[in-house]
Amino acid sequence: MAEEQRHYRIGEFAKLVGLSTYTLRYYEDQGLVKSQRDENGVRFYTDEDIRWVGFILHLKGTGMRLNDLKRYVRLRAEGDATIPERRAMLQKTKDDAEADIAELQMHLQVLGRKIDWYDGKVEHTIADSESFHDYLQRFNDK
Amino acid sequence: MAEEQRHYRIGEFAKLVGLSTYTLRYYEDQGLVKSQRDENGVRFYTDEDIRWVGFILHLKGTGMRLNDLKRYVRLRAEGDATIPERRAMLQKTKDDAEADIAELQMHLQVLGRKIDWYDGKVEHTIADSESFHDYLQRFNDK
DNA sequence: AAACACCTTTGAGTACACTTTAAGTCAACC
DNA sequence: GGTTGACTTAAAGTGTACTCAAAGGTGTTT
Repeated sequence: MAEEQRHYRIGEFAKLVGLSTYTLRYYEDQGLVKSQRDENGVRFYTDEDIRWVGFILHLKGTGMRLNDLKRYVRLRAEGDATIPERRAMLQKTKDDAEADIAELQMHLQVLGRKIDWYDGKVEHTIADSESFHDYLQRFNDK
Repeated sequence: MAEEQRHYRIGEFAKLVGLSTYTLRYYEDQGLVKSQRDENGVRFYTDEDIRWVGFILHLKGTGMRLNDLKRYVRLRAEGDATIPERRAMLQKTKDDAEADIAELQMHLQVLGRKIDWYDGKVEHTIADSESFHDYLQRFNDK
């Protein structure tokens, strides 16, 4: 039986989740995060909130926009009937992120070759006269 | 002997490189791209410009900011003496991008597990009562 | 009692990278 | 010879996601 009645005020909570107090209030305005209030109207958060913020940060980290995050939260509030829709959102986010990675790696390949080309120039293993464009062509030969 | 005297006006050039004419003029203001002018003062570009824009789009694609891109261009104009500095910029950009990919993949892993968890819920292979947090814990056991 | 952390609302400021508008010129097509 | 479309410039506007400031208040700690 986990007691789990630990309460965190916004300052402490902000440090725990790695966001600023500004951002936490902003997220609350936007409906992404909720908080409870003590008898003085001061916000407090629980361990469950830590996990929730952690999770939305994972979603954000994969490129999901705040607007989509809001939609996700709204769907979640509607219950299990929206699971297929939420699953689809996550799948799309995942697919998009994987496409981004693939593209990024293409760009990185060129960048890596440019670095190699610089090294070749400095070490004089690449003719001074050979342009990077010509150099790149070498890799395009079947 | 490549003649390579093909000239492109901004509209055509924009389509070739995949940028808007707005963006091309903006990049020119920012000193990232140059253009020549015909007798009427109308911009034109060459095949070399296509390659140059292609290259800066690779750099942008790896997350390099316009400000760094500007610095890179300035260094390039200073000649071969700045090659080590340019190489270092590219290396840092590459390292940063690779770190971003690694982080992204961490986030994606959680996202993938959430998708699996949804599937388990729908197929009733995961107890209705098991929270995603508890489910995630399974993967943290050595 | 001062310092501190929190509260409220509203609105402005920041950074980045475009994107569009406004007002006008110029050349080609029908 | 008029309309269309591409071009010019400088400047203002857009979207995203915060980030901070102002102004005034409450409660807890030193």
